[in-house]
Amino acid sequence: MGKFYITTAIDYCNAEPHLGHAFEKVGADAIARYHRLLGDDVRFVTGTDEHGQTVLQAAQERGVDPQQFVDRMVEHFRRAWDRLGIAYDDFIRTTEPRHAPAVQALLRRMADNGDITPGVYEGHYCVGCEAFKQEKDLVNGRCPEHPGREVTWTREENYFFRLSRYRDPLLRWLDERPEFVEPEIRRNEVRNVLLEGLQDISVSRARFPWGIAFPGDRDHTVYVWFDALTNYLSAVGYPDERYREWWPADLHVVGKGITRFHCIVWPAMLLSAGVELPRRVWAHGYVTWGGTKLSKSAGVVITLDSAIDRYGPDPLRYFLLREVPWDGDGAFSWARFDERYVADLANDLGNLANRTVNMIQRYRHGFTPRASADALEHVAFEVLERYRSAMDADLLHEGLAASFRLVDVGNAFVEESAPWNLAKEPSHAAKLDEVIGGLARLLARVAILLTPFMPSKTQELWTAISGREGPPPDLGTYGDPDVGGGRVRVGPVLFPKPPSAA
RNA sequence: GGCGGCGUAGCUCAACUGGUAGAGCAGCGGAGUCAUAAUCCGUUGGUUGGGGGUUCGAGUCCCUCCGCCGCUACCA
Repeated sequence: MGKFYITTAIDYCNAEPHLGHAFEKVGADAIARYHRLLGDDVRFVTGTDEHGQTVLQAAQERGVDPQQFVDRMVEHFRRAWDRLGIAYDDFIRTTEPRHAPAVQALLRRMADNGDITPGVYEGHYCVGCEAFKQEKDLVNGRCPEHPGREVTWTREENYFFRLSRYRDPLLRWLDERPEFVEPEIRRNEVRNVLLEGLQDISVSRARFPWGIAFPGDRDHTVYVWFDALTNYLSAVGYPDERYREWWPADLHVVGKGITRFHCIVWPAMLLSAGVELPRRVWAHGYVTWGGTKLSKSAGVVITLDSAIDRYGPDPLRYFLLREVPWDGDGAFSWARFDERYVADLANDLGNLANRTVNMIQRYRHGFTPRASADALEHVAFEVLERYRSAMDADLLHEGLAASFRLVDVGNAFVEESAPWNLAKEPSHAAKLDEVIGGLARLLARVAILLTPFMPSKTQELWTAISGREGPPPDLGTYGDPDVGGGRVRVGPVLFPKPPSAA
């Protein structure tokens, strides 16, 4: 199988992670795990973006130096991802020693190519914020943060990247490889921006201390975007040649809000530096809350920890990826979360597992019968096909929907075959083996399919029905899952229902 | 303002190039007992945002109105 290098956006750590951050990590993790399930050699990288104005400000507000501040902040992210079972292979921080050399090397290559030139950046400047402001950021011509002060029109000498050069090459690239930007709506947006034309973009900041030293000019630091984007390379060892072991990235998972940086600026940087382009960028949508995007302000309304605490990490992973389409926005609400947890996880899946294990315990002294091809084979392969085509297209919510069809079929199958009646007649022993053995096979398949989404619960499920420790086997075993012969584990139910729903 | 998207049953969403409006959840009725009062079967429910047009026929195409939303580059 092939290699698969997948990244998420690195999070800007000026505040604690919220559901929106979690959605991206959980989705990327599911994709990474799916590829592991396929047998691919996967490298999954996430991390934090720790330089820049806003971080510095946040640190100053708390009266600590920025490095101390990010050191503390990054632990919140790591802890959150650990809680959620995000199985990253590497966690890159832009303040790590390994990162700056990559940024500087990349910029030198770009400069060697004649794409870095001195220039003047002009704009509104708010002294209170010590930051440039866009026209759209101003309210009545003043900075909303410091309405008592005039914004001034400021010029700053800094370095520019000749982004405009790359309009045509990027357009061509996009037209030849439509999969480069997905979903399609984002591709169209990127295409529009390109058609409108590109301006050169500044890549340095003068007199700004919290950043990477600009190569060749001690008075400048690297503009944060150039710093941050390069993490995808530094994480795999660039500029050392060993970066080629993983590069080019197979998939950058980012939020739709930063599409252009990843689909225009970043590839242009790489073209300039003579580095291969990533194969695909996926711009996911947002988790909304009451109709608005979840952001730092809305993060107060619902904390990530409270969402995890509700039912544990796996149900949250399930809910986010089932309810928020991977190619669009979707809403989070407690009511909806509860509904899906109870209906899908507790009633349908959890109860099917529970009743199956109980029947094996009761009718077969706890030993899972071996069954071969059974009545459910046909639909199992139908589901596999739908699952694979959804997952290969990164449509995670559809992959989940496909998987749960197996659960529905399983429950219907129990009713039709009524094992409790078969158990009354010794002459039906073979038939009974076939039925509950078939159910065990079906649940094993469900465990396999759902592994990317609920890594911990699927392991419990697999162990419960097969008696075997460890995670479910990979997709290659789907055709003939090895569940027979083991002793089932009759333990606590997989998804206990909250008292309120019981 | 410009470009783009959306508005389908109470809720979340389907419906390929126009051809008898579907699913899941919730609700209601029944069956059943292996199971987390779970499950299974059946069923109520929509003038597809409003109006007009093209067509034998439109949720699906065109026009218009109303209401949401996205992009419109140096914020990570």
